[in-house]
Amino acid sequence: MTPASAPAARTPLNRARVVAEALATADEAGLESLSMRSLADRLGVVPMALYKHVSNKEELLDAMVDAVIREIQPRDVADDWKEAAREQVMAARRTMLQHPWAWRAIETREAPSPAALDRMEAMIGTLRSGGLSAPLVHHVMHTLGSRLWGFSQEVFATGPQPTDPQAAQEAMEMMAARWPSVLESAMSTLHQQDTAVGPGCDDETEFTFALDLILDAAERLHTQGWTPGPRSDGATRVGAP
Amino acid sequence: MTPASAPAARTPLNRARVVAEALATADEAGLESLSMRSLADRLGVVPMALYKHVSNKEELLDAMVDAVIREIQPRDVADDWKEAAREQVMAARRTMLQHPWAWRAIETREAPSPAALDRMEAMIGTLRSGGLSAPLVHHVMHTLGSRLWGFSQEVFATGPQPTDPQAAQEAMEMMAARWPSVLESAMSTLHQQDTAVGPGCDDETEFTFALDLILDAAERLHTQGWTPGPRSDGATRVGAP
DNA sequence: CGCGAAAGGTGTACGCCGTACACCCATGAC
DNA sequence: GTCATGGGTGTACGGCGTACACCTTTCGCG
Repeated sequence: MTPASAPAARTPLNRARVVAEALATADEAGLESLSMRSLADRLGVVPMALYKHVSNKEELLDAMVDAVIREIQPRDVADDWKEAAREQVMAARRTMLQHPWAWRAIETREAPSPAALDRMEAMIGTLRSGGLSAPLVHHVMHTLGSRLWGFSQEVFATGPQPTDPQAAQEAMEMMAARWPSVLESAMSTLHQQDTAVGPGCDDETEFTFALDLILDAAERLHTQGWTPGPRSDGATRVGAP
Repeated sequence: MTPASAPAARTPLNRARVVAEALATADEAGLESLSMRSLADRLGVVPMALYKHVSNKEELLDAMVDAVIREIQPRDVADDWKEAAREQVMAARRTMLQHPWAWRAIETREAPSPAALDRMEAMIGTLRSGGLSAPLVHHVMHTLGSRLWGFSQEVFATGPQPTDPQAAQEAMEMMAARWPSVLESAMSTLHQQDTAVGPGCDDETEFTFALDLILDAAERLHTQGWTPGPRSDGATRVGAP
């Protein structure tokens, strides 16, 4: 059989195609439905073929995370360091919103990939060029934590509310009886008239609130000439306002 | 054979023992080595026996998380709301340090358990009784995020350094070449003389820095009479200092 | 006292998963 | 023309969670 008559002489696999298809699978069906077997199926190939291009699933996840982090593209903004830092984090958030599975994958990586280090280099550079001292920058990076990567790590996402209105009513009454403050707090942002669409609080608002709070605090410490205190007192307290 | 001569008439399984042994396994060997089969082995029982006490592994994890959260026992402290809130978070941190696997389990829960709601109720109550408005408290809780539960969610933990001094030297030089600011930032806290034991930065210091920064910022916003802004401007900016 | 139901432990089996290992085939260098 | 090498294949193993049918022990109740 000549190659021409062969069934559409398929383009050979390569690492880039494997990673790209893995990304597409995760985007479409979630990370939990990405298995070496399903990915091989999708590529029209036998599972073991993948191992000629990635050494194991962990390495595939490394590559996926690397690719996602590389997608983060901050816009050029004013030379104000705080605005620049904010934009970098918001750019990360834009990317993460497009890959809802990404934060789970990122969290399980053991070491930062080169792309991650590039991102950190840019962020740290921005803060340093704003005049913040190296130790302060170090602390601020830790304080940002996962927010640096655009996800706020809400520990208990408020799951889907019961659709049955009566069940919802009963759940509400139970909350009111046992956890009144939690309920009040949850409702407090719902009562604003110009709220975001849908129930629950506005993720965007919460994210930017926290981000701005941290950046503003950093700026304040910087202008006040903060220096790291000795550790013998047990903690480096920020100090009363 | 009479029961007395039977091989040590074993105490029957119950849910509490299953959960307790699961906790012990995770504490000793890590969460990844907790399987229904290994847990059954440890209890001297066949795997399916566990399913008479927990309906599946997810529910077992729910119970484990619930138990850990119940261990959080804040000390009584001064009536200053900030100090009280700080102690609650530090108590959570104390507990989490004793169960290094717990944060991974907590993160994968879908809804807050009753114990978690109790914890949140206490924290929110503390903040509210300090006079903070309900919307401010809501935002502060989101800003705390996973820190409320005592873990700071460092995304890329700096893995173990190479033990070979020459390899370490080379890694250092590579960092210096490609990621000088990252390196400088990492080193900035190492150079303090009275540093914590071991290499890397002091987790405790970073944690308390971030916590105090957030609580101080909350206090400042409160005393300044912060109120939620309209959302039409895209974000509820905290406002310049 | 006897019996029947329930509670709790067992054995087998299924369908997933990641991946080790041996194999084979096409390509291209010499 | 030979032969190494890169890349796809087939089979198989050991692990996982858990469905389902089964058996035993216990205990309430007539």
